[in-house]
Amino acid sequence: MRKDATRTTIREVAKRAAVSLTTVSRVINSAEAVRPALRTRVIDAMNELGYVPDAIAQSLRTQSTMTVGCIVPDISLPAFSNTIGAAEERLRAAGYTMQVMATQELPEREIAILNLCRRRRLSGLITTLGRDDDTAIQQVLASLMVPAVLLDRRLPVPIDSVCTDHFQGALQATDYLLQLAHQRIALITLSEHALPGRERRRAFRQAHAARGLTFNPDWIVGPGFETDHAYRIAYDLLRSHPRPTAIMAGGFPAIGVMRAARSLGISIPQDLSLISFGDTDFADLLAPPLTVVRWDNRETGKIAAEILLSRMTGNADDKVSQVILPSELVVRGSCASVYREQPRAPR
Amino acid sequence: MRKDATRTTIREVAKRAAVSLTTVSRVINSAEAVRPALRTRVIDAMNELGYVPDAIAQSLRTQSTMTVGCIVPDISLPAFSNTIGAAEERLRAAGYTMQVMATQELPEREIAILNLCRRRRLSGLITTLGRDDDTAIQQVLASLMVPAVLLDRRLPVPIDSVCTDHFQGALQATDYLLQLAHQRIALITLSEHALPGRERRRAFRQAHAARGLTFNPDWIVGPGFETDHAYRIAYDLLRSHPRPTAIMAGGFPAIGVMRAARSLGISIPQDLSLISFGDTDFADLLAPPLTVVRWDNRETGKIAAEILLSRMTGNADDKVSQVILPSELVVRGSCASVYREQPRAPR
DNA sequence: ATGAAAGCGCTAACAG
DNA sequence: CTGTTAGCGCTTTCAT
Repeated sequence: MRKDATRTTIREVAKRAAVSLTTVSRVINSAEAVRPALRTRVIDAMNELGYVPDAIAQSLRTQSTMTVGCIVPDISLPAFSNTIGAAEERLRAAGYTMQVMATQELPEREIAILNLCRRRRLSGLITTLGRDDDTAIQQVLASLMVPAVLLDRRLPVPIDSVCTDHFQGALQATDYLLQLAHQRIALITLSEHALPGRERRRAFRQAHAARGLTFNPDWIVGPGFETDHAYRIAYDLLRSHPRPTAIMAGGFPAIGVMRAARSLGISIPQDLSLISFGDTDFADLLAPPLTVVRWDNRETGKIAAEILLSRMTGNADDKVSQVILPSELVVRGSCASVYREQPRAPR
Repeated sequence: MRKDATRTTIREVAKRAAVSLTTVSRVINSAEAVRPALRTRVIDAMNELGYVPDAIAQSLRTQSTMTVGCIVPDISLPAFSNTIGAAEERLRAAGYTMQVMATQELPEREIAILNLCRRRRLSGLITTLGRDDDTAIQQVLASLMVPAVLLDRRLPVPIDSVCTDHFQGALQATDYLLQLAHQRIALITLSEHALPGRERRRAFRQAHAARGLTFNPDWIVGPGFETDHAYRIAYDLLRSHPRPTAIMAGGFPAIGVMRAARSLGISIPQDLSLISFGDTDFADLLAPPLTVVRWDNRETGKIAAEILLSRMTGNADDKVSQVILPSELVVRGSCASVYREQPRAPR
């Protein structure tokens, strides 16, 4: 289990099978023709010696690592781990290996990681950057000379991407709340430096505008992936006066909002309606069952892998793919009409 | 963004800086002394040419890939994604890159993946096998000649591992239920081919034995990571007669149990007590708040990385590390004393 | 159908 | 302190 005691090389196999290196190489790559007798002799030799081809040497020679990098803000977050899991499955089936690296949304780490990918000669990249309006990173990405597909980000350079239609989902959600007569809605989402944050804001504005309603711009807040951060934001929001009657927030943040409401004695949905961006396995078992905007992260990962695969295997130079996956409102029990609030004393 | 147009090599840098390859190599690895004048000349040349060292070539030469593989049943599961995330963070800080691969608990895939790791000359491995009593896999693992640390598995061969003390947690949980006077407890957990499943069973038996109580062996069921599978198991269990008054189940499975109970009109905790193995961010917001056995997956990942790191950097050949992390019962609201059930009509 | 030879890009003795 | 030389393990023309 310890140090590498020099492994068997193709050379020893060749010697043992009494053939040339070339022949051994041929049976490894089983493409070109080798006389059956020789082939079995070589295979036997490989087995007897426990030979395993050295992928590093192969990569150096062929200039192909068969490895793709997956760069995300945080591997642990369900949204990303689902995407990664699905992508890995698809890529593995095609013979690729996946490397993962977390950026924590830090631009300097993103650049460092992108450069590392370059050094390692990865065959392709699947990546969710922290923001899509950072030109420094765009340049590094472009200089990579390797196919890449972006997740939920849109860059001004021609690059494949697969995004969720966060606009649609947020629009449905806002409309739904507006239909329930909410007039004071808060939106907690990602920063506007990234597509989802921008799209949700846009939907939020548009839904209000379509009804000639206004909203408090201070109630659009971001960024935040984290439960705790959202807790504080929601806590403050809910103590303002007048306070929001409805909040829309990202998946984990929504948990934070629930907690904030609970600790302030504000009950959902009676006193506060809540919609989460992002569904989970247990959302229907929460108290109350959470109304959410749902989309499919695994599908995202699978399609991203698919696109990357076709680029890497040369079907490239087709035009840029910009896949957009749907999202939809799933009504459960965390929203109520604001009229139910009337009988209560204000404040 | 397209095909690799031959990259700048150390040779061109050397030419441009009018020094030898060796000198360039020296400044890259900045270890040995190079006259400052030369060094800056080389660095300038590298910048002008946009030179990036080729990690593949370096690896071939140095026999070190600075890459560790992480093998788990399913990347998407929170338990694993948290472990992976924490390990990646620690490894990255030390200059290593992480590759991930999912086995789906299929032995043949595990072997295939292990062999792939060998081909790729990974520097180290962090792995959760499907079972720890499969000799074929043990052999492959041993023949890897690379440091490895096992997660929640114990093999008869001397190999580092970091495990959670599932025995302790399950013991506390069972005791707690027994104190609440439950006499018909079901246990849904991993198969006994893996340490956690074995430990929980052992704790279950011991807790009963300590009180001179017996249990229905048919009510110890496994395996199952999945919500849906657990749903069916729980559904059947809850329709048996007499049915269990309490169930202990893995994290996702517990969700399945809740759903099964709900669809049968059995309310928790009044009619059924439930304990989940594994805590989550939202467990306190469920209806009812879930009583769980808690442990820290991120800590597991971090420590595994730490151990691996010390092995890889040669502080090896110390004796085998077998870290055991604690787990504990966190009482919330999903369990009740069985006496509360008395007034109800049987069946 | 098979083999000999020339590297892929880099590092590490070994001289100077 | 710097350069020359010999490979790491494999694939790939180019002959035979």
